[in-house]
Amino acid sequence: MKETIIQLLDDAVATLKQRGELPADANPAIKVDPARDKAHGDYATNLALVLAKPAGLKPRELADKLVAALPASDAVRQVEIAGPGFINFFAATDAIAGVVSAILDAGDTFGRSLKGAGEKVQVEFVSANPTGPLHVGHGRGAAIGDCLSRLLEATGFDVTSEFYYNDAGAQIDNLMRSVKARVHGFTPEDAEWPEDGYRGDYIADVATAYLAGETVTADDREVTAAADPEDEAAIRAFAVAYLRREQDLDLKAFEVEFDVYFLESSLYAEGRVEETVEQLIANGHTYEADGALWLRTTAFGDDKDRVMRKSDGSYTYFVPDVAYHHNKWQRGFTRVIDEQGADHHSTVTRVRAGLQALEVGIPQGWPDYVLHQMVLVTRSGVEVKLSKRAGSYVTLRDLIDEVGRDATRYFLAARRADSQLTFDIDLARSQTNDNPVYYIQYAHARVCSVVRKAERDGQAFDHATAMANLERLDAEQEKALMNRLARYPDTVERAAEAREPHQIAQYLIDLASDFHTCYNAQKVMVDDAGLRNARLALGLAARQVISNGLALLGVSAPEEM
RNA sequence: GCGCCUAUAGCUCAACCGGAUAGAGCAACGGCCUUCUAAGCCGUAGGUUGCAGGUUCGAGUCCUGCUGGGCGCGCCA
Repeated sequence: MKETIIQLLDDAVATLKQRGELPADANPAIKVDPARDKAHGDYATNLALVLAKPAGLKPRELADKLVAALPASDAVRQVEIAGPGFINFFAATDAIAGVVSAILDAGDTFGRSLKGAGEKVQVEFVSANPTGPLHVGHGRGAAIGDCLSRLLEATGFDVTSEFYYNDAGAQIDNLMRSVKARVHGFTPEDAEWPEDGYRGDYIADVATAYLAGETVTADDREVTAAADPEDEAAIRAFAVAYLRREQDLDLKAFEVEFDVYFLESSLYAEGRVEETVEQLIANGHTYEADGALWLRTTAFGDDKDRVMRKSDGSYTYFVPDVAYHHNKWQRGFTRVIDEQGADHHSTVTRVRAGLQALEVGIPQGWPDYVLHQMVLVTRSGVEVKLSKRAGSYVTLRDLIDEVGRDATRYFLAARRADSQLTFDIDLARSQTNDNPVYYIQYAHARVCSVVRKAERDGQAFDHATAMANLERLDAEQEKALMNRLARYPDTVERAAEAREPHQIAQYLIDLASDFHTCYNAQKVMVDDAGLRNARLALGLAARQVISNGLALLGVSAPEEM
């Protein structure tokens, strides 16, 4: 319908150009938006406002000319000029209802597009180091990153999801010392406990498993504990594998899967870190000072230069970061989105600067970043800070166990990444209309229930009858619902383009609301078979779109509640 | 001090790359189940979009300054 109106306007503009009433070089991107207010019809355009200046006319005068030049169309019932010069379109009912058959034909492909044209995109997210269970912040990253992956996949990109982790640095050394202390029977209260050691109970679990000689599998590697209390390399390898497996279980409980797990150590093993350093030196962007090797990142927009090689000879994390991103580029990812906590935002300029300094043709501003703000968890209005196992933070698993996967995913993805998020455990747990997850799922279950009743009553949905009666869906509530359904493909595209999963969550609330309104206003199971089937078709279309949208969020669509 | 993010109804949040009278949900108040799931619907009330300027036909949205909040400012990651 929207495309039809754009076409009509396009013709009208061409006509006015021929007549010389519009300058020939006026080529506006014609924007047609769904009307906000139903008094404004179904769709509206600001075209006359945009073109008024180049045309040298008052907006309303130009709107008059545009409307007069519109080709006739069965799809449009009425056209009005309103306000400062908006052109409002009232669509014919059957033109609006066309979306219902389109949805039923497309099924779970409705809303998908080929816009990405198979371009390779990588989404990197979570990327937690294997030093403990995932926390709520990782959960937010997982919800956003996973939904982004699904959105990009749905819009025709070739998506790779990737999890990067540091398996060898100073933090891992700390992990090893912590586990070793536990292996020797020390607790965080003892004087022997390592400084800044990881104090959570899970460290004791790792130590126990290590001493028991357990075997763990993670990232396609198998590690068997040596059980030797003094073998630091063995403790390190086992602890990393153990905690990676723990995180995999967290992710599995959250239904998030990654295509690739990328180890920082592989960058060293394959010589990529050395290569990167040599390249940067060769390009003349480095200098020695205070016994360290520096990169002149200020030449690429950073506010200060950065150390690459410390005076002790080891590299800062920044160097493998650059090497890693160079590797992404070499793998053919013309688009990369890094989803991270905003507490890491200082790496953005730094990594981009390092990549520019490599001078290998990577565009400025590559890669993209989606940074999410902090998550605050509350229960009974009070901040929750600790978990039993992790000690110092709320784990993702705690949340999933307590409020369920669907609600956790929804709440963590439903808000703009930019906004600080308060995760209200009481609200997420509530099985009432306070809870948007249930509100949306309930709409889906309600349609299923009606369909079941239709079948029970021997009045199962008849597609042909429904299609022949779609124009009878002319109640205000039905038209509002159909217009909402028609917006779904645009919503998916916009959400993907803006990298904003929360738009899907928001859309689904609006859709569910329109559906519930309709459901209460118009009884589906009426005697009139034509009307009944048309309404069933509308319900099925709504169910389909709810299901498609929830799938993008990774939230289930139950048939009964 | 500098950088990034942010400020919208009592609360939690939207507002479609600048559009018409800023919208939902919760909380408050009043209605709706002998009819398909009341986990629902309808209605009432609730706002100087932090403050002050600017840009323009038009600003919650863009620009500048100020104020409050969050995060960051390591030869940590």
